[in-house]
Amino acid sequence: MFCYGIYTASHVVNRAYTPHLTRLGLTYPQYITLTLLWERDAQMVTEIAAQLRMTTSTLTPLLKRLETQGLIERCQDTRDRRSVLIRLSPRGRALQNEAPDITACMVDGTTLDGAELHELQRLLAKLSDGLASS
Amino acid sequence: MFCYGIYTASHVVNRAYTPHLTRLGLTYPQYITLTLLWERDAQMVTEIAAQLRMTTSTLTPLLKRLETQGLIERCQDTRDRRSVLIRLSPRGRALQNEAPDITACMVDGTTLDGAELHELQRLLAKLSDGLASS
DNA sequence: AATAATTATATCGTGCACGATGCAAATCCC
DNA sequence: GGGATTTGCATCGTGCACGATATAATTATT
Repeated sequence: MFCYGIYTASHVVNRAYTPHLTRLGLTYPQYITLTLLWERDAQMVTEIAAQLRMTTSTLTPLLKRLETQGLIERCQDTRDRRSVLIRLSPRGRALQNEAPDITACMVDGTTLDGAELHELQRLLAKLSDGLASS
Repeated sequence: MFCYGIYTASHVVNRAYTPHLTRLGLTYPQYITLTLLWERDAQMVTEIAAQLRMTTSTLTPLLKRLETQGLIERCQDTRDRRSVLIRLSPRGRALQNEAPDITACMVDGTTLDGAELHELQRLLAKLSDGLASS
């Protein structure tokens, strides 16, 4: 029953983040999306979706809500008018300052040490790659 | 960014199970719920929710759909008339025969060996317990 | 150049997941 | 025994996640 652990852990993580994020007016998936833009700004919807292993039909309304909050902007790509480039607004970028505290708080809550966290990441990545390609 | 791995792995697992489950007319959360009843029949809604770390507001409509499919039955507990006991129907119990094949297929797809799977389970359980109590 | 196939994104319908709220039954406390 | 509190479950509104479908722009083919 390996599915059970991931299923419940995912919900527990979501619920642990939520109180910190609601202070910022964010949901957990919205926060994860912003972290990708903090890493690299001005991405296509498809690029973001691929990193999250999600479909654009999930991402489009989520991005619309981030845009309504004034955290991102949607610009047409002049080279390919089909594409929509997602860019951080100044407010969206400023929110990055809050991230380290939240991450530290979460890592602390896991009660896992550095080696365990690293091993967990490795196992999850291997599992995801394996299942996604099978 | 430990949150990212769990977030995406959870979706990958869900998506890997889905084609096997749609053949049975089930969704992934419905399947997980049934596995708990295969382990132990006649459970309260709250008991099931606690094992899944979910709220009853999520479980109630899910159970209603399982009932509509004729896989479970809802009986009043004579001792405590607030409680609703969830019981497997014959059809719901018969579905258990399909489970081993699906599990084997999934475990195979992860490309993790027995020791890695066991370690993953341990780490996820420790993380869940830590975060849930912090 | 005209048509066909592909790609990027959006829209719609279903189902999960949560918090807030409501209600009835049980329990507590006096 | 009787009122306050707790417990078990349901309902409602919001947001995520998916597949199916639609539309427009690009690219490939003839």
